[in-house]
Amino acid sequence: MKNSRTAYVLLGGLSIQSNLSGYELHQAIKENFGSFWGESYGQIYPTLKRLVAEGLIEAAGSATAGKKRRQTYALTEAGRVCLREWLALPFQNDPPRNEFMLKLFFGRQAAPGVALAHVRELERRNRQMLATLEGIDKMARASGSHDPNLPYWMLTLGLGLALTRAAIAWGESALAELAAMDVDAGEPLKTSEAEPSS
Amino acid sequence: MKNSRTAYVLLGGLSIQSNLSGYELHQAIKENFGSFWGESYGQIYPTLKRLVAEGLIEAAGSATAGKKRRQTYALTEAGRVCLREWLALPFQNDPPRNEFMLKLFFGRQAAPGVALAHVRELERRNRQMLATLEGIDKMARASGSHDPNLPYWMLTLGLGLALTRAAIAWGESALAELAAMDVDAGEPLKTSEAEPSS
DNA sequence: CGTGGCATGTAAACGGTTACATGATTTA
DNA sequence: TAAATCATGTAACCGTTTACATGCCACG
Repeated sequence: MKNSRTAYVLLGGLSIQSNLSGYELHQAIKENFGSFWGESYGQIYPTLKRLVAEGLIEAAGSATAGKKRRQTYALTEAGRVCLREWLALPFQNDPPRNEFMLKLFFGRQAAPGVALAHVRELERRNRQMLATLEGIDKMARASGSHDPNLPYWMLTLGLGLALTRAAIAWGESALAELAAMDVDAGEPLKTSEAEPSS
Repeated sequence: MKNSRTAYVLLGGLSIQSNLSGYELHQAIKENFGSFWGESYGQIYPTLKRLVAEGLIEAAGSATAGKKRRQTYALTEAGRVCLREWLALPFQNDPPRNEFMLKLFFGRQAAPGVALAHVRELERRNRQMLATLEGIDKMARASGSHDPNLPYWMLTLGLGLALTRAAIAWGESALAELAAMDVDAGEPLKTSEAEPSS
C-alpha cells in the first residue's frame, strides 16, 4: 500500500478530466495508456475508496441522469498536491519481463521453426500496435486542439511509436536471419532450387 | 504456481550450462538477461526444490571441492522436454508498466522542469544500458565461439540494442522539444537575448 | 419478460520482492 | 580472529489478477 502506483494513475486521470467513474477510468487507462500501463477493476475500485478516505479525491455527482448509476470522482486540492509530489520523484525502472526475448534466447533448445514463429507473431502484434498508435497520433494532430497537456501526450506517443518501429525493423532482419538458419540446419539436403522461374 | 515462468528460466539456464547452483543461476540471469528478465533468490531457491521434486532437474555434485559447499543442479530428460514444450507455446505479452511514460504523460501537472529532468535521467540510464549491451556484443563477437546457441543470443541482444538506441534517439529530440517548451512557458517575459555574443 | 451488456464491487489466489537469519569461507 | 562476502534459505508482505457475485438498464 505504500507503493501503489495505481493511486497516482487515478489521480492523474482525474487531473486531466474530472467527474469520471471507476469504469470510465478503466476505459480511459486502457485507451490512452494501453501501450505502457494497465489497471484492473480489482485494483481500481478499492483504490478509489481509499483515495476518498484519504481526502485526495471526492465523490462527485452520481450521474444517474438518463444513464445508469455510476459514482464519479473529482480531484481535491490535496490530491493535486499529492500527484505533483509523486511526479517530481525519480521514476522507477520496473523489473524487466519480456517473455518473447526469453524464448528467443533459448531458441536453440526449441523445436525447429519455433523461434521463427515467435518472431512472426511479435511482428504481427507490433504492427497492430503501430496501427493503433498511428491512429491516435493522426487523431490528435487532426483535432487541432490547444490543450496544454497535448505536447506531453505527443511526446509520450512519440516514444511509443519510436520503440514500436524499432522493434518492427528488428523483426524484419531477424526474420531473414532465422529463415536462413532454418534452411541451413533444418533441411540438410537442399540446394537452392525451389521455384522453376523464367 | 501453475504459471511460474521462474521455473522455465531456471530450466533454460541449466539447458545451456549444467551443474549450476542457485547462486550461480541468479548471477547468470542478472548478467545475461538483465535487460529483459530478473529473478530474486526468494523465487529461485524454492523453485529449484520444487523442480527436483517434480523430477525436472536433479541434484548434481555439491561442489565442496576447494570452494564452498553449494548444491548444483542438472536438467533431466523430463526437464528438457518440459522446457521444449513451454518454448513452443505462444509467448505472453507481460502487462506493460512504464512509470517513465506515465510521468511524462502527466508532465503538464508537474512543476516546471520535472518532465525535462525525467527525460534526462532516462537518457542517462539508457546510455548506460547501451554501453552494457555493446560490451556484451563486442565480447561475443570477439570470442569467435561457435556455440550453436550464439545466433539466438545475438538476435536477442540485437533487439535490446535496437530498442535502446531508438529510446536514446527519441530522448534527444524530446530534450530539445521540452527545453523549448520550458522557455516558452516557464519564463513569460524574456525575448531572445541571453548571451551577448559577437 | 428475458437476456445481454453495463457497472460496481469483493475474496482468494498468485507471483514476486524484501527483509531477515544463518553458517561457511576467504581475506586482512 | 575480525570483517567481508559467499551461499542458502525462509517468512512475511505487497501489489495485482482472476473469478465470482450482484443489481441495473436497454433492447429485442
